[in-house]
Amino acid sequence: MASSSHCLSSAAHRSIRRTCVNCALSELCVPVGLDQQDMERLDQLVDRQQPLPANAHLCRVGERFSSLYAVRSGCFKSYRMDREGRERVLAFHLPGELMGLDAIYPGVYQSNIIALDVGGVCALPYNDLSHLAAQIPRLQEQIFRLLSKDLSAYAWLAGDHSAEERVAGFLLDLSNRYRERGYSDRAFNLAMPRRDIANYLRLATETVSRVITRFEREGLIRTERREVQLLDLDGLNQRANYCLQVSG
Amino acid sequence: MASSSHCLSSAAHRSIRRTCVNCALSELCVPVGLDQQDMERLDQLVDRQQPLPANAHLCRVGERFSSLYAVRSGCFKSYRMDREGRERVLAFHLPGELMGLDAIYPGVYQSNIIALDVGGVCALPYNDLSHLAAQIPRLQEQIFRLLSKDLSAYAWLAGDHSAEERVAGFLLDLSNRYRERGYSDRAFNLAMPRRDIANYLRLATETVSRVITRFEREGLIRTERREVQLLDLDGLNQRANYCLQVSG
DNA sequence: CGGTGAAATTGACCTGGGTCAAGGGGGCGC
DNA sequence: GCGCCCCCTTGACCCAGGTCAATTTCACCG
Repeated sequence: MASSSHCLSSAAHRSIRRTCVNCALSELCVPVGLDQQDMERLDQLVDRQQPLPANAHLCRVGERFSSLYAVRSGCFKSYRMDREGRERVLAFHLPGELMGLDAIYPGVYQSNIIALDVGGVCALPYNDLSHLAAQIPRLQEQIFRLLSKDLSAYAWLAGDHSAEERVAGFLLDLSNRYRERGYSDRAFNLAMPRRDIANYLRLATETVSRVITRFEREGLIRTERREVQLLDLDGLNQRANYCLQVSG
Repeated sequence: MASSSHCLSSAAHRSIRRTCVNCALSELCVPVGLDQQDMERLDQLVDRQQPLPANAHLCRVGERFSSLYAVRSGCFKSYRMDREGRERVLAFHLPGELMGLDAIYPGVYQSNIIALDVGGVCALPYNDLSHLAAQIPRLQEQIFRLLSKDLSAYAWLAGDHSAEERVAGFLLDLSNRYRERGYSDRAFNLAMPRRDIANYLRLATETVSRVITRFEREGLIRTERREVQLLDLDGLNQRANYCLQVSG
């Protein structure tokens, strides 16, 4: 560990301070729709943490809940262990997304959250945040909306979809989320190994691999290890069999 | 349909007005922990609706979101249809629970909600509620917590559990929720047919029936049509294989 | 009190996807 | 550059749970 005073002083010397105001993700993250003045109030409570190396844990099940975390860069995975010690992936988190929302109710983290590659987060101390939310209606509203959005995501995951529907739905979900972030929705690379995708979709790794191969043979997608191209979005949508698309 | 003016006048003649203050469910519902003064402010925005007959819809997918609904009596079911027109049950709602939370994000109801038997609800106009929440920190906090709690419920449903784990988990979940409401956690009756239970658990009706029969043979439970007795809670917990119990 | 229809159970059989096992690569440290 | 290890893919087989069909039970109703 480097001495903290050294870290602090080097951070202080940077000419451009990282703030919500100049953060490219502010339109996705908590401060959506806030004016500059409110953003500055939010800024003051945000704790911009040191980048985490790949496979480092941000928090673990059972730890006292203190902060929500916003992804600044990289990709994170939240998961639990079942009684037999098997991992259960609950979600992947892209930049601009808020993690730890399920810990609010019990006051204790309900998931382990781990960085899939090197990644940065902003910690939002929950007490301060909810206090501020009471003063800034748009902030309160945004937190309600983010919680509600997660409900819909879980509702999809909880549906009884076939393996094809799951894999197609997963790819389309990522595609949508990358588009929202200004990246290509047709070509992106998967931050996570097949094993994690399979676990998240409640399938075996082999099944995911087989479905991907099938989609490739049928010209729906093209893959090269973690690189994915979606060649036929309509075709994938057919396979995903969504019953309801949530409008932006 | 009876004329509404007649209904209104008969309601007005009641000597004891229904309010949150005298509602037995106030410790479960939104006003948990509010003082009398705040409860009265909440009272003013609550719209206590006429009881719904069995199988009547409270709201439907795609309708503009305006209110959250709190269950006052009876049992409700929320569900969607998939593209092939098959029903997908998402949740059952007992008295004191809040429905419609997943509609906040998109501003449009995401589920159909139907009364399983005759049931009453309070409508909470969302705009008024969130406005009030900004003024009453404990109310805001409670809404955050209720949303967060639903996340955990969906996370369980989304796990890949065996049929036995699902049925055991379902019975224990109901048991806990009945206990919280002051009813017996050992003997209760199911408001919903097996078909709905099976659909909710993403199983076939026949599978639910078989698992229930097995649990009965093994002395874990006793059933008589919709009546259920849980004879061995520990045994059921074994079968449910929870990885994490959410504390109160 | 018998008739009717939905709900529940039970049995026989089938299949989607899990499990087990055996290769291929590709990245990375030495 | 070489070897090691992990990731991914593919094939063969199996089983939990779905599907189909028959039967029983009960609530309701004339």
